[in-house]
Amino acid sequence: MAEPKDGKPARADARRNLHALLDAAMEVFATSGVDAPVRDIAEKAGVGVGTLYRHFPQRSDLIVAVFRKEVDACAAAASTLAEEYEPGEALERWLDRFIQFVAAKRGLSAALHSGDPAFEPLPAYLMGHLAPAASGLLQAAATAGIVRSDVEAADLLMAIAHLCSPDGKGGITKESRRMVSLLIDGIRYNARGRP
Amino acid sequence: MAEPKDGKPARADARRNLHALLDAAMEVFATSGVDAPVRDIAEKAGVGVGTLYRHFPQRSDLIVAVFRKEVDACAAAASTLAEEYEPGEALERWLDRFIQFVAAKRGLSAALHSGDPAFEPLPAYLMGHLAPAASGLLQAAATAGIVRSDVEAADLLMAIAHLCSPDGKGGITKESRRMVSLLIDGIRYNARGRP
DNA sequence: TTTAATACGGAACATTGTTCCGGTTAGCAA
DNA sequence: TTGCTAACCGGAACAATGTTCCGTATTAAA
Repeated sequence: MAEPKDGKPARADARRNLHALLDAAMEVFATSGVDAPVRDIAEKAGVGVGTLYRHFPQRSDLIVAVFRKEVDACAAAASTLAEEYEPGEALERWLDRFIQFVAAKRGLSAALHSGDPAFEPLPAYLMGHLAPAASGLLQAAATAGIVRSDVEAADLLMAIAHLCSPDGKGGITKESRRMVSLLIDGIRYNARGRP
Repeated sequence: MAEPKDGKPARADARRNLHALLDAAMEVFATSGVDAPVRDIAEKAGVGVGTLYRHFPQRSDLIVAVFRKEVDACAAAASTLAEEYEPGEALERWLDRFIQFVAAKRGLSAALHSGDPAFEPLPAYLMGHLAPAASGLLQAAATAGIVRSDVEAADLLMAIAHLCSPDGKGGITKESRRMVSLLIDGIRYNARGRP
């Protein structure tokens, strides 16, 4: 994306503005939801709307780019946490990270159900990138005898997403937290197999 | 709604336009989804946008009114069908009616998840009116020994709604139809209790 | 430094929700 | 029937927002 179709690298200002736009969009979406006006994003990035539209021909392209970037960051956090903490702690912290990610998507769930084909591949992208990350953490924790070994990463993520997203507004509700806690306790149950 | 706050009935033209607007909105929403421009609806009703906005101060008010009217019509169909057909046939036909209703709500599911407080009471309205209707048909069919008697109307409706709505576009998919068929076969299973 | 290619910015356009107001009409009374 | 008034109607005008366009500025290579 930082390079045009031919091998030539993009111009320095183009790269700089692309980054600024992504950062600004991430912040604005988190603050005002994905329905925020494009002008707000361009302004926060210190850039004209023309520039924004050259990098992201449609508003939805920007949303998709931010979504993917955040998914990637969440996936990357799995490796980091796995190195820094022991299996149980790493899994717990990463699930918390994932919950924050899902809960912060104000307005995105509506966009996903809007029928706009631009958003159609997003759920698959999320699963494709986060399920392996979660799977690694789950297996490590299972090997350490902290959680059961028969939990599918995709099922766990899907369940958490469903429990957290109905929230509607920005933050996560206490109710969602309780339900997710139950779920996580569930994967700890009988971790070492029945005697 | 056809009468102002005081007892006086609304003027004839006001009543006429209200009806025309509701009919036009129903048709346009079915054709172009709930995101259709207000102007289209006003034009199809043969009315100016000013008139539309006097009757429905916000676009969402019109959506809500149409939704409620359709729910009411669907609920009323239950009585009609119960009189015209024997229990099994009546239930089957009504469920088909309900499926059409759910599947035709193009874009409405997105609106429901949009966080707009105007749409918040709609799911409860739907359940409040359709669950009793479905319950009556179910009980009659159960008494006739055609379906099981341990099926909750609300569960059945919710399940059908979930199976049909993910569709996205206007019509209902073959996949949804198959899943719903399975579900309906499920309520027929072991209808007369186990021997 | 010069130059060509590329990117930039923001004014202008298109679409759509919403408001406003001068003209029209329904319903009532004489 | 005629006249009157409150209520209603239509659509122009306003505001917000996605998108396009093009003259100007910047980059990077010669």
